[in-house]
Amino acid sequence: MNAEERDELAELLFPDLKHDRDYYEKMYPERNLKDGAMVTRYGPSPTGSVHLGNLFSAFCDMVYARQSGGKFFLRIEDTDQKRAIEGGLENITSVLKGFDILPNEGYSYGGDYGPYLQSERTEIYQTYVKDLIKQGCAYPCFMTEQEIADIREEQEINKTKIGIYGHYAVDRDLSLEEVKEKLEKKEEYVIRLKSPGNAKKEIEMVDCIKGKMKFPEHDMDTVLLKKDGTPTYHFAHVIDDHLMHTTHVIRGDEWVSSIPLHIQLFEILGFSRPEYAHIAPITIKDNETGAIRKLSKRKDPWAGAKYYEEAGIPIEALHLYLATITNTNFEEWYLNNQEKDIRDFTFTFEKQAIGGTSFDEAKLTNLAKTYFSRKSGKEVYEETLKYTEKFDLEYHKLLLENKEDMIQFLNIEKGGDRPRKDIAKYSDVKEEFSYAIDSLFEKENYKKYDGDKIYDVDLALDYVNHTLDLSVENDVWFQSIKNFAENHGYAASPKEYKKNPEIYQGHVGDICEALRVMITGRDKSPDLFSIMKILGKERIIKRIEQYRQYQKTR
RNA sequence: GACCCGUUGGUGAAGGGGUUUAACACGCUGCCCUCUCAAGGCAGUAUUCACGGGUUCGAAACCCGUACGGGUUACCA
Repeated sequence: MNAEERDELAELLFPDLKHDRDYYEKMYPERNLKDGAMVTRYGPSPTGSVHLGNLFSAFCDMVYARQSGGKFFLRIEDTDQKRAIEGGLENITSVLKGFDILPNEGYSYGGDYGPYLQSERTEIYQTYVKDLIKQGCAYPCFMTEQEIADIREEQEINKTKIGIYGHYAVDRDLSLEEVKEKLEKKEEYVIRLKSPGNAKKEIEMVDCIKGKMKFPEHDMDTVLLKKDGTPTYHFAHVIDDHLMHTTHVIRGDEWVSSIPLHIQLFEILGFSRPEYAHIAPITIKDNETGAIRKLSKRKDPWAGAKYYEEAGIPIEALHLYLATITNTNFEEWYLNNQEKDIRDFTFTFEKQAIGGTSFDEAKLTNLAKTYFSRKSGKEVYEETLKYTEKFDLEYHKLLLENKEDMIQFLNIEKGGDRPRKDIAKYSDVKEEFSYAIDSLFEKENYKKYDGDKIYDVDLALDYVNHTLDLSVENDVWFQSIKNFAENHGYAASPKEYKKNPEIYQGHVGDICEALRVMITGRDKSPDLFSIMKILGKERIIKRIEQYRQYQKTR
């Protein structure tokens, strides 16, 4: 086909396009940002629920744009309507909001480079394809699925590269007449790239994370426009990231093998190309098989974004975890700069892992515990309140009714250099502080205590009624309970008891244990005296009496 | 099959020719502190960096093979 014929073909295929390339080039001018500002984008497709990997990728986008004074936008890649799921779109935006990963532009955020829904940009893609046809860089291909499958089979048998290229691209050099004929017969077609590449030649590119990579040149006639006129990911990526002036394409490394195609498309279209940063997937070592695999929503509860919300893992803890897997030196920095914020850290691609990152649940848990340990009782109370409002209304009500007590309980052993680390998620509060709310304690009372010891109720009552003074400091209290122990045939310390176990009935620890079980229904708890102080004598005695009843039932 | 990428303890990893008897963190184990738990303190947890060969006075680091793992090879993204 000569130039005239190609023009005719282009008009024949796309008669109704209102604008030309120049129109769009002018419509989306260069961004006015300072030097070094990065423009990143998160491009999810609304085909399922959001998982950790998506969050990770969006987190990277956000962090790099933010620290460089650039822009991070959200573009919905919904070019495959077949795979779209109900509510997928709303889910993406609400999850991003919920996890505090906030784009400053894009779908549902507005901006000058929209529409940010690829399904609304069809005309734009077609305009560029039309131009490509005029230039002889793309052509309509009428091959049927069956024909393509046959070629594939042949290629498999011959052990040659699979795909439509070279002499397999039979429609590449169709004459205008032949195309017209097929169009008349209403044969369906796609638009393919007429790849100018030669697979014997090598191209080299530098990925921001993976470094230098070499590939054979792309020589496949890849589909640009599907038969329904919508673009494939590849084409949409190149057009959109050019028009939206993305500077850094941060995406999962399942895309690295498409790099030669994408580079070729940028060249053919005459666009300067963005930098690429391919991030490693989050993997996990399978407990059963020991094999390394991608996170699976079915097997790994942490894989789905919903889990964090439902279990009540603080967003900040998740951000810290994402930061530690984003940059390998973040963790150490944070350890030495505990008072600082993630925003104070400068992320670099050089410090990003090249291979897969294995999900480390224990580390996340530790991060979350540390998070809670630094919060005051009041803060924990308020955040837990928010969580329960959504996920445990019954407990939420109880929290509201017992506000003052709860804040005090949550504040035990807080504020010092060595704060407690016993809560990892909001849903732990109910269980960890089961003794804090009277009505809950009465209902649950000693169900959680699984020891078989029988404690001396009268001794406990004697202690509470005649010795216990709740107005003193902790060390004074402890001295007094030691005295009480000695007066009743118990050793004042476990050490002494161990020296001569035969002359004692037990030691202070045993008395404390008895009180602890009667008062809290468990044999482990935060500082006993602090708990008793908050409860007050009356409630303590009530619980001891309750224990007496419980004991009779055993 | 082809093409890419990767492989350092239980985990995340540092380190890119001699300063490494392999940092740091999490986990685990033991001891200490101690009324229990948590926290904290101390110690232990890879004599060796997938394997084989090469380069070198010297290799976890550089080169070549092999194995294993991952990704791609769609009119899915």
